[in-house]
Amino acid sequence: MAVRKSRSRRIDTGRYDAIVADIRLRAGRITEARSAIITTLLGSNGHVTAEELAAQIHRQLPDVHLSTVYRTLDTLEEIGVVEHVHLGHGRAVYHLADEFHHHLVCDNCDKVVEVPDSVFNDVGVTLAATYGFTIRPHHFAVAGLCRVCSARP
Amino acid sequence: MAVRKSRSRRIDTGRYDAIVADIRLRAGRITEARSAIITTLLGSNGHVTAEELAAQIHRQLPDVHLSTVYRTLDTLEEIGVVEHVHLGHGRAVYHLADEFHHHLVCDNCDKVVEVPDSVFNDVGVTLAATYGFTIRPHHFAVAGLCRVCSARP
DNA sequence: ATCTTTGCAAACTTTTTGCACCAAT
DNA sequence: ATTGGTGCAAAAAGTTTGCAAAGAT
Repeated sequence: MAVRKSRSRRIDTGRYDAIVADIRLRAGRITEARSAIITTLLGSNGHVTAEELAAQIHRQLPDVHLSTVYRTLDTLEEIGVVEHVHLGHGRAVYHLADEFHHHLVCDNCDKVVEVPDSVFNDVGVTLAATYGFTIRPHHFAVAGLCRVCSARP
Repeated sequence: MAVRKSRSRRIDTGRYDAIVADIRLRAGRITEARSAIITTLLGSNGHVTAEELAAQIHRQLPDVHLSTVYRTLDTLEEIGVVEHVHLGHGRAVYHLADEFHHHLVCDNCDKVVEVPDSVFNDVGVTLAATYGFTIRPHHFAVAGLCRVCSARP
């Protein structure tokens, strides 16, 4: 796997290039802001809010505006490169659309647990059969209590 | 079941009285606004947003403020009379805490399907066993596509 | 040269909060 | 007479939008 040293973090050049190519092909131009957003997304493995992303980027490019981050994330979502999940109340987090998983969020401590798609297969089948409803629990997290908070409420 | 004609809707006097008694006992005073909120909740069987509730109430009491509706719903939730569910993005809906069910919301047409608790029993057990996570899907709806929107995307 | 994309400020939506006043007990 | 509840206005949080200017192609 091709990896290059970029600033202080190792970035997967191959994936970066693939995303850039995808944008050029289907979503317009590559700008400094967009480039930084992709790099930061690749560097921060996991889930980030738009604001966290902006804060990271501001260390190098202080003028990249939060609204640009939102717009770029929208664009990347349109071409299927990123996805966002609502963990609860206000917060939405973004991540690369590589691995499909669902999110469990602790009502109490906000901890996020990632679980594989397959866990919801059976309910999915039941709900489809009984109600004709196709669940897509990607977009909204499932709430509950994590191991620690389950133990002592 | 004791039912009385109140304005134009039949209200379950027994439940109304029970809630009022509960408030007097555990959550303070009965005011015109609170009384109207309870009556309206009882009258609108199903899920209502705070704003819908306020709009209904305004037909009789135009001065009841939206913030009072929110505060009263909070109070009622604290004593377990009301629950609220986030159906998605901004909207939260409130309902009386009598029947436990979960909510499936269509990503596409916003239709809400109510399903019994039991549907999630098996995933619940699996997730508890595997991740120690106790799901409580009451508070946030599960997203997906309803029968109609599943058919033609 | 064109026409996207950006930065900024301002709007937006839903809910919360501070405060002086009113009203239920 | 208390003091809890209310109306109002304003804040808060997260996201979107209109616009003129900057920049990628």
